[in-house]
Amino acid sequence: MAARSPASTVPESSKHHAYSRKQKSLGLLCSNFLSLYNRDGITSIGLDDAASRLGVERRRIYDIVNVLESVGVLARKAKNQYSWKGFEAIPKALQELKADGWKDNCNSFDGNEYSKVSDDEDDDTNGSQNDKSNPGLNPKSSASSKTEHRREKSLALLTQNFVKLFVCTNACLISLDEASKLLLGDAHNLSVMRTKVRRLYDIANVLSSMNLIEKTHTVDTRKPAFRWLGYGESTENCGSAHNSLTTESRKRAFGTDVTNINFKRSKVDSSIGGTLNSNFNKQKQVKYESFVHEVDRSNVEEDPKDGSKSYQFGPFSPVTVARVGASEHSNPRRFHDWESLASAYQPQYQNQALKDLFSHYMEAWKSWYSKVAGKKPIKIS
DNA sequence: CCCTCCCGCCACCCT
DNA sequence: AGGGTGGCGGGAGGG
Repeated sequence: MAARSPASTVPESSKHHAYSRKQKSLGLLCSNFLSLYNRDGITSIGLDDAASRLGVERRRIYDIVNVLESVGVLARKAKNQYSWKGFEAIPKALQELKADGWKDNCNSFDGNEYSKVSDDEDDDTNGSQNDKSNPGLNPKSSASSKTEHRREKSLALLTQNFVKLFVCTNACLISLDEASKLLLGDAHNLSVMRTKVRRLYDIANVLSSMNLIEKTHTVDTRKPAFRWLGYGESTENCGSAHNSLTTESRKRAFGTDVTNINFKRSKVDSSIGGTLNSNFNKQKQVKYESFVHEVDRSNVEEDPKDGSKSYQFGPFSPVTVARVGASEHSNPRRFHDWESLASAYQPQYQNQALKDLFSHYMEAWKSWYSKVAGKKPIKIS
């Protein structure tokens, strides 16, 4: 493997400083990735390019790219090539995940392990060729069980399922272990569980760098949890906490120093002078527990003029997000979608835990829905 | 000590 | 065969 890449790329002081985990986090890397590509003119992204510009190994780029693709921000174009869809694509992707979530909890025929989650929410209006395998009929579908097995445990799938948890259930807050139990089947094996939890952390880190979720902890217990922040508009006010305080405090410092270059984790640490450069502002993770309110959205008063529509993704400087947000304001329509979906599909979760959780949230949702929509709750089950 | 989660080996897919 | 992908889990940093 030859030598490590020369440190020639390091801009300032070449000395290696103390190893800091935070500076190498997936979340930060993702932020950098986003600020690097979320600008006009960007259409396609080369993984090699990204890796070198961000100063990380390819492997890390895969992690990011996989979750970004899961929420629609990116789409795979070809080997080593992704196309940038932007944050505008998130709402649609989430919508699809939502519909998807209901659907595949319906056709989970036989007692199979995990419901297969349909591929992805792929492209949109733009009808590019985009071959990929034919979605519908495919010859020996079962023969590819090998591949499918792999896919089954992919970061991408896990991400989608994780998101579905919020989106399909209207849950605002889900604790880490709740999520892991639901997503990883019942904790059969401890080590398997551990591995999966690691993945959950990975996912959560990138999702939170996009501000789709936020890390917190449950009110009662101090257990770690994730709060859904959603994509702004009509997100059922989970933490419609996109306001003053949250907005800025959550900002990550990025754009300034692009990189997670150098400083590998290692015991070798020739003394470090004082503190290292301070490009990295230490933004503390926000923790407004005051917002922590459980699912219960019964106190929603259907605020009509909320300023949430002006929400912008990520802590990016407004200039770079130019047209973002201008394209979507499909506010009310999702209600009917929900109604029809709800009555059309009877959600059937495999494991009891998921079922319980679901019905619990469903109750809350129904009352909320009836209030907001001004009609009697639809009957489910 | 336990929780987070970075790192990179190496099994798997594609060409 | 060769290179791109990405599961996986050891083990180190952080609280």
